[in-house]
Amino acid sequence: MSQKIVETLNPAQQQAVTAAEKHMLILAGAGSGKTKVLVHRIAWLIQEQAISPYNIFAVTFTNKAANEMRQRVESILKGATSGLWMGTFHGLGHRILRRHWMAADLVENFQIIDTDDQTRILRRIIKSLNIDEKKTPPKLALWFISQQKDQGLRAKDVNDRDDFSKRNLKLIYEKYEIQCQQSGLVDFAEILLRTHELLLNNPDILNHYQQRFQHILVDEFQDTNEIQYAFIHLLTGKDSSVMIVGDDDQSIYGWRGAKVDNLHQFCRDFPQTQTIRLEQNYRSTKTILGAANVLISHNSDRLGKELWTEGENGDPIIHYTAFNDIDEAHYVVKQIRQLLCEDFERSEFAILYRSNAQSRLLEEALLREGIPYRIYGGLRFFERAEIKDALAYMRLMVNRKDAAAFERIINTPTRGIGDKTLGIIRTHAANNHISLWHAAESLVADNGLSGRANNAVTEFIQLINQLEEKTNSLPLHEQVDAVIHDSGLYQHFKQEKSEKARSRVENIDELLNATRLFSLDSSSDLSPMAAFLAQAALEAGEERSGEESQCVQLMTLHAAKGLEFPVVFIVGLEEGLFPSFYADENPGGIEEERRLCYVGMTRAMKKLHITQAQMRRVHGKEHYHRPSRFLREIPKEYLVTQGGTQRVFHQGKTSFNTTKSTPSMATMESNGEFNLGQRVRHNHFGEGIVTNFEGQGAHSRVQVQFDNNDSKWLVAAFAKLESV
DNA sequence: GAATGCGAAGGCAGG
DNA sequence: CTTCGCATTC
Repeated sequence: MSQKIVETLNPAQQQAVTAAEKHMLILAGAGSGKTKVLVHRIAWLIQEQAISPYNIFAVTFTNKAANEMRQRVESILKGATSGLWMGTFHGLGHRILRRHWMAADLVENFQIIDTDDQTRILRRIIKSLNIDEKKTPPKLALWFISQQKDQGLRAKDVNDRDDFSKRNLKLIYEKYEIQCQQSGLVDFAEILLRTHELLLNNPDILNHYQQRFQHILVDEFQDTNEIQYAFIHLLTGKDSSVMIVGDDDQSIYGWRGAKVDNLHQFCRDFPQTQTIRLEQNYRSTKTILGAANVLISHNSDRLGKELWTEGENGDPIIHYTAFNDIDEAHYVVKQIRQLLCEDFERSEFAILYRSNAQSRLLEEALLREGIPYRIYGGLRFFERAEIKDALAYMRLMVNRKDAAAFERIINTPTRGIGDKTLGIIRTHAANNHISLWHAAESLVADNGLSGRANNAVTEFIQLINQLEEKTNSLPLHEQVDAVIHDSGLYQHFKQEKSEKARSRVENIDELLNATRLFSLDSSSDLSPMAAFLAQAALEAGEERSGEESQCVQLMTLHAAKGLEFPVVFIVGLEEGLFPSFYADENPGGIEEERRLCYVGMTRAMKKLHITQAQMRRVHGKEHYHRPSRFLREIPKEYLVTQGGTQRVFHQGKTSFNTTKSTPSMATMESNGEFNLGQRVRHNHFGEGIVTNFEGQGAHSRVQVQFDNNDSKWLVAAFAKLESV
């Protein structure tokens, strides 16, 4: 039996799985079998060391990863793993908070809100404080509050004395804190902060968990933030062992508060830590790995690690220079077309981009060619408006004080309660320090509203009360069925004819399905509805599984972490896009972008294409970006370059890419007289490049971007453009 | 007929 | 997600 667990592992992996040291740091490179090590470690502890699953606590980055890992452990052990705590930081924190809600100063039926709910609440707060929404947009406040919480800071802890700009943010944070507390709402960052405070302030509770969790395992440690680190540090009792797994080269969530430094910090705080490196890669070709290794070597302060593989050299990486973003999309689709004729399946392709906005042109191109695709990580199921509407009804039924749910559905579908009425309710609630629900009730009772509004609000209150009364003894899916029908949500979407409305109805049906299948976690003592809501909130950010079949996959580079594909396209390698323009603003920004590029490259198993467009439309404006520095950092011997047009100038200064135009480009992007990207001179306006044209012959018009950055449409017959 | 609400039309874009 | 003209209710 003991052989079974370790026999499929390489020496470094074996060493990690069977390590007897107190604390372990596993530096696991991309594709080095990190998940395998964690799974086998847990199995080994249980089977070989006779550790009870009850004494193990394992944290992963996503719920999906946690489920997968649990299944793999179960399949090795051929048995249950009950008592084993495995999940995300948020999932595990939530579990603790539910158990100790009173000690955590929460209400029993507290609900979790997502960033969308947060933004709505914050928008209202900013308005009510008469703060300029232009200077302090809800997004900024949201970002600020999350950042404070990630650092363990409450509103009262924010020091605004030296920093005037923090003044308003602190005010907003204070009000937000109060409102969430009164409404029984907890945001994602709050889950972590609250859990940490709970353990910190209740020695008996802390002691219990420290005793219980003899073995703590943390995956993706490079992406932990301050509060998560503090949580692990606190949870580790003197008899506990911690194993952390991570890769400093794959830290890409610094903008979200993750601290790579936590890896270093760990070695300082847990002195008996032994480090093991997993450097053998089982995923990519020598070429891909070699290029990625050189790229990442441009970063400083690395823990040091160089991946190697026994695999073959494989094909060179193809670097394509497109004339513009449309051409880039064409190229990608053309390549996919070609490879599909060879031995590849659609699901073996991934197109990775830096920002979501880039997906549109790629989608259009795929659509034109009739290649099915799937966008990974767009709006997730539980984030969709119609689903959130239905859930908001359920939330209000569970907890009448839930202000976010109240605001969301009081007039969804429309029932004659508009801004004015809602405004009166809000004011009444604020003046009397009561919940919106309570305010609505009391206004109706005192006839504080106009006749029309009074009727509408009364009906709404009755609707929620009756729904709860009528369904509280029914099974969950019948409750939800009643909610979507009695609320009028189903009708509302059904009567609309658009494609959008149809998919909304489908989604609502899907929600019914989900509730029908929902089985209650045995350890939970929540009502089925409350348990379902909690799960929906915590897993909102993730995909429904099993849909990737036979589709080309599109996603951001961030979303690609942890995945692998035979063929990968990384598009948009341009300065200002990738690395992002925002990267310059914060220290280490460029290095994080470089790691992101490294993550992208190491997703590829067999073939890798990287593309760049000389001209790209961003927010409807034309931009001429220089090629990404990452392209220069990859040594020539790994690359084959393709595409590229005549010289294209950036504001008449820097010239780049003088490769000859490919035939396909010339025929595709030409009107017979001029080529896109061609350099021309106009008698009056000077020199520029052709960026667009329409029509043929005498009537054709040409768009020229002149070197002084003016762009003009010219009638070709009159403009007398000379090519340069 | 005034007040209020509805739905449509142009912005806006960081993962 | 705001701004606007039109519709609806009392």
